[in-house]
Amino acid sequence: MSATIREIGLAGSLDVTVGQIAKRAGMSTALAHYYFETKDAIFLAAMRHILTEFGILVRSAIGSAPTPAAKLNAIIDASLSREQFADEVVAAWLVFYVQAQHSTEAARLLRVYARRLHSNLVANLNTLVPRAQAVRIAQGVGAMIDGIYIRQALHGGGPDRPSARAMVKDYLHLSLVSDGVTLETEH
Amino acid sequence: MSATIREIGLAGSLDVTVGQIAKRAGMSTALAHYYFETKDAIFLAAMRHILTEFGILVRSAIGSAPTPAAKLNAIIDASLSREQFADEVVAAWLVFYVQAQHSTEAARLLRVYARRLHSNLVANLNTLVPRAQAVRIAQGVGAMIDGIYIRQALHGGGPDRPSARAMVKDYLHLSLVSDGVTLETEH
Amino acid sequence: MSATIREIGLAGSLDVTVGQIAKRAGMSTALAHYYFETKDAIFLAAMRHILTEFGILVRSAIGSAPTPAAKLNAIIDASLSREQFADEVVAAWLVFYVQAQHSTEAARLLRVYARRLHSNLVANLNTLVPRAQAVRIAQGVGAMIDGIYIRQALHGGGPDRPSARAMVKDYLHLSLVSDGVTLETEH
Amino acid sequence: MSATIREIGLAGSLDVTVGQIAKRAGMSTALAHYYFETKDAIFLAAMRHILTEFGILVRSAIGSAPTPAAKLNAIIDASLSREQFADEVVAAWLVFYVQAQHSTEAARLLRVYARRLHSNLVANLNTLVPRAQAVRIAQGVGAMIDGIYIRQALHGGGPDRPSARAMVKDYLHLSLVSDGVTLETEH
DNA sequence: AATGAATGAGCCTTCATTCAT
DNA sequence: AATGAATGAAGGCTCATTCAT
Repeated sequence: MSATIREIGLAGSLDVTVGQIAKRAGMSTALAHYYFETKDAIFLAAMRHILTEFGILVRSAIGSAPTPAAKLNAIIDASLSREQFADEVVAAWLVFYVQAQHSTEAARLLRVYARRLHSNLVANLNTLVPRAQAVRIAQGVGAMIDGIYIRQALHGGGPDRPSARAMVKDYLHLSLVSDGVTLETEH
Repeated sequence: MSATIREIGLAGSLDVTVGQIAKRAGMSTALAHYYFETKDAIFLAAMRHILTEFGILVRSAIGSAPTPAAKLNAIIDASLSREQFADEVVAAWLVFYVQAQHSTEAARLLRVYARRLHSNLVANLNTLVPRAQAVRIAQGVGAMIDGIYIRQALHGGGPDRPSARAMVKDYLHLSLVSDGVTLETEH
Repeated sequence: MSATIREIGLAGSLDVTVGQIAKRAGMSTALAHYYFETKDAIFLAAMRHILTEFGILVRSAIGSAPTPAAKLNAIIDASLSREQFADEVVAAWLVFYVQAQHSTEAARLLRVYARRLHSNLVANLNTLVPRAQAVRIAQGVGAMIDGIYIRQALHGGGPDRPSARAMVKDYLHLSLVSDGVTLETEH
Repeated sequence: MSATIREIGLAGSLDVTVGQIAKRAGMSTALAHYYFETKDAIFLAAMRHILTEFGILVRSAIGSAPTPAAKLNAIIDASLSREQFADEVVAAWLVFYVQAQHSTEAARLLRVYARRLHSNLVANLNTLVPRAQAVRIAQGVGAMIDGIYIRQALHGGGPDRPSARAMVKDYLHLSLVSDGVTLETEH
């Protein structure tokens, strides 16, 4: 049920009708309302779905990486994974950002995501550099990832996925090195 | 006339009614259509307005900076200027990104903006490092700026404006230094 | 549902609002669109309804008439029956003619009606006179019927129904007689 | 000024905008209103224009015909003249009939036309047959003319102009002959 | 005489939402 | 659980009409 919701992104806009969503999910409009009560709820469910999937991805990526440095790379890779780069997902994110302008719940969800990414980065960075630096670097990395992401929505502006990953990692490593960390580069 | 268009951003969503816009501009709905023909045209006019203003800002910033390094800093400062950081402007950008998912003209405008920022960066970077590096760094800087920008839409996620500027400049300088450029740091 | 559509004619103009139609049919505007998709479709449905009813009327009239001469009279009677002479129906026809100026589908429907009337007349006339004459007479009779019909829209210009019927039949018989056919007059 | 008004018929519907009419007449909407006060007035002016032209045509046709029989033929010819058969004129008539459903003035104008045609026919017929017959025949001829006319609006249903004229004249002569009049046939 | 600018009113259409089944 | 039918509320857009110039 929730899987089909992701299709919202396909329309890439808030104009998506409950009817369209329902049809794509193979159910009637009435049933969609029976499940979700309200249109905003459908959007929020879709957000939660994408966020949850992303959370799982990141967690498993972190889990299977041995060292903090590897974990950092894993986080970046997960953030710029093929699934997250899919057109519909990017479009959906965009919509969520707009939605967050109105809906406090949407804003909360988006902040939860941002905070989680941030604290994941900080936690691992903090094993290599002091907390203040860790925070700063984490902010930079996070911003860059989001920037790459939003540029993806333009279909032609941003770098391809491998370059994007390399770019963020370069930045990360550069920052670490400038803070005195020596680490074996591995993309 | 065009000044009032910016007010679109205040609503921060595609849900903005032509009626709302018209009222805020102190005119009737009919008159708004008399001038702009269609709602999409109103949005595009607003985009052009913001883009134009931003273009002027950047151009003048570049013009009054003496060295390439200073020009680069100026571009960053302009991109993260108070005007561009205003809530309504950020919200409007967001809306434009969504709009670009449908409207080819909106997408075109957005790409024009991105390309302009990119070539401004590259042109100045290329005086310091080889073109390939210049392009790479420009992409990184551009992505970071956009990322900071979009995070601003969350009202609380991103860094404040001074930190943001510093962050991007740090990244820029780091990149240049790592490519062998020596330059007097000046934020 | 389709019965209520005829009410369009009551307004007697293209100015009829979907809202008016819907209200007269005892439903909401939205429901009217739910069924007919578009306003033009409502008009076309009304046309089809009237045309179908008329078709049934003519067919049954022809069926229950024994001889070709009787069938011809039956066609005339049916074309000028009370139902077809009702103010709203006449008004609706008028509207359809106007509509046909734009809508190819409306024009098509109207031509189908004209062709059917024509071929019904020709088929029966051809049993009495050669085809060339049959065609000519059919055209004359058809034109006269339509003329009587349109004059009815003026509320006071044309003849009353019985006179109208007599007039067309007179013309028919006159034409036949002049072509050498002898037939027992029966109105 | 009034000549350009005829262009209304080009649109062939009541949907014609005052703006369209004005533009076609080479003036601004505001000026059109300055002249005609209201949209209905524009339509009425157009009706009067067409009716007047037609009146002149008929009057001169009657005037230059020597005998009553010739005058009758002349009336028919005038009624089915090339000018009256022009697409825009036919379309305009149609619109007027619809308009007459609402506007009493439009209805009045249309009835004036009908009455004038009728009395012209009757006057001349009455020189050949008793008044009762004259009235009857006049009604038939009038109806047939209007019928041919309206069929013209379908672009493809009705007979061409020469056949149409012949058809009405045939009917006229047939009627006269059957009432005992002997006359030299001349189309 | 002529027009650009301005508007109130209204119409078609869409849509989220509900309800009876 | 599921849906067709139904609706109130809006929204974009058009248009006849007016007004200031």
